[in-house]
Amino acid sequence: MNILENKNFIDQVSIDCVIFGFDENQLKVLIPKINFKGDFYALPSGFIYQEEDIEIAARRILEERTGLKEIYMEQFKVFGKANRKRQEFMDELISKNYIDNFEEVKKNPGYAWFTNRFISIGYYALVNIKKVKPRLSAIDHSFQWYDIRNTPELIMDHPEVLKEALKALKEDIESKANAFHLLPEKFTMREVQDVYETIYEKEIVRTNFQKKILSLDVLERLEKKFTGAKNKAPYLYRMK
Amino acid sequence: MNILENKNFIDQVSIDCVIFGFDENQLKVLIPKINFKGDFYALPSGFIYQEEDIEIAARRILEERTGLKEIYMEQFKVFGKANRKRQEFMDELISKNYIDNFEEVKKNPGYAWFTNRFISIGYYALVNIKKVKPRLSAIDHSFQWYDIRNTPELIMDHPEVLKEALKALKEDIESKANAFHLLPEKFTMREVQDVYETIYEKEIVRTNFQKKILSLDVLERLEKKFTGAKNKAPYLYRMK
DNA sequence: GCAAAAGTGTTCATTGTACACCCATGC
DNA sequence: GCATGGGTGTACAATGAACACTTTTGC
Repeated sequence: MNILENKNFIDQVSIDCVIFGFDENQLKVLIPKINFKGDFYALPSGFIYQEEDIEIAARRILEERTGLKEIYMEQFKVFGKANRKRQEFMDELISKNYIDNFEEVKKNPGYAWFTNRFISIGYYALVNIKKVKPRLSAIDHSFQWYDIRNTPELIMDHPEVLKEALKALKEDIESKANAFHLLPEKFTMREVQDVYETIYEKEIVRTNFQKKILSLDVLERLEKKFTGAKNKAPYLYRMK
Repeated sequence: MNILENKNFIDQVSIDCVIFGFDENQLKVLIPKINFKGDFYALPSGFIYQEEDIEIAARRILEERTGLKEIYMEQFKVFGKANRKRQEFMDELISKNYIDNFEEVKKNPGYAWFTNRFISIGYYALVNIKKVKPRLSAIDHSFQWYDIRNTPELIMDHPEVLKEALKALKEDIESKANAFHLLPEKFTMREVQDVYETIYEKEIVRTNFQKKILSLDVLERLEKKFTGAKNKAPYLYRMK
């Protein structure tokens, strides 16, 4: 049972990642389904090696799932309730997957390690959804991009983690001007506006938005993008 | 050697606190000097009991030093470099305090526990400096409020922790409107302005400041405050 | 030409900044 | 009265919001 293998990790500390992407005019989040019977959905998580910076650990976990080495991420909150344990979740998982040797599995030293109280450091990442080369980690069965408002039921406190990540993203998008990381390298102003409108959940006046974004002075205007549509070709932009 | 006593704490995780106060028109930070030879100054820190929420742990640590039960605090950052260890600091401390039995002390199991790599969760607190009833924790020799720009040399990465706390405070003061926690329950507008001017490190036009703060709609105006000064008595305010 | 969407400019409202002015207080 | 600092109002500037207008593109 690989999931219980404790390598040279720090005990009782984990990293939970919320990976945001943007597609079909919607903010999406990447949610793996883990490779056990019972429809368990969990945010991408992992542990920290003894000799590893937590930031490096987060990048490692993110690369494992997305294949992306360069990834924009922000540490947003630590979750540290005393009752934050995998106990219930694991017992349900084991009962559905190891019917014959339920008690055996629980004697595995990894079980105690894994079901202990854990403090989790939350990171959110913003990725260009087209660049993600989905890779299944050892415990994943599959994964999928879900509309932010329509995710499957997540295990443990992961719904709260997701909620807090979204809250942090909303707060950061102005001050850190980081929404561009959700887009391809080159993008149109319309695409930027779609991202903002989705995150803010409201419509923005196009012409004012363009002026506001350009006044941030973080984009450079490139060639025009001829789409074949019967309208004026928009400019492409790139982050400076 | 109490400092090495490992009770029922979570391993490799600590909490570091930056306690801000305001006095003499200056932003101050409370820094204990620890009770060993060698002038070691360390931010108030502590560990998390197995059955304790991290937020409760932070409050406990803050109460230990300040005597305050109700305290405003914000989790601001996690410090998690792989080389984040007390090794060097402890070796220096031991060499200055246990000259005769240096090697003995190092064999204490607590030594290994304490000098291991630690991940630290940073909290900053805002307190009414007059209300703080200084209490020395087990390892403190004394402590003092220092001007934010004129602290003694701190151990380990505590200078960075302090710097990041200050950065977080600057970012939060607008959005969270939390500067009032640095003042007594009742305060004048002038005092609020002093806080802002100190944190922003620049002067603000008095009359505009007053209007801006009142427009936040978080204060209620109380009676006038007769100071004995030969000028108009200012109003007192209180947080709603 | 026409529809569609991009880009620019103009107007008006809101907010922010600078400062004048008046007010209460103690000597 | 007078100096001192508090409180309010006013004028101008900067920013933001709403919208008209022009431009480009494919049919």
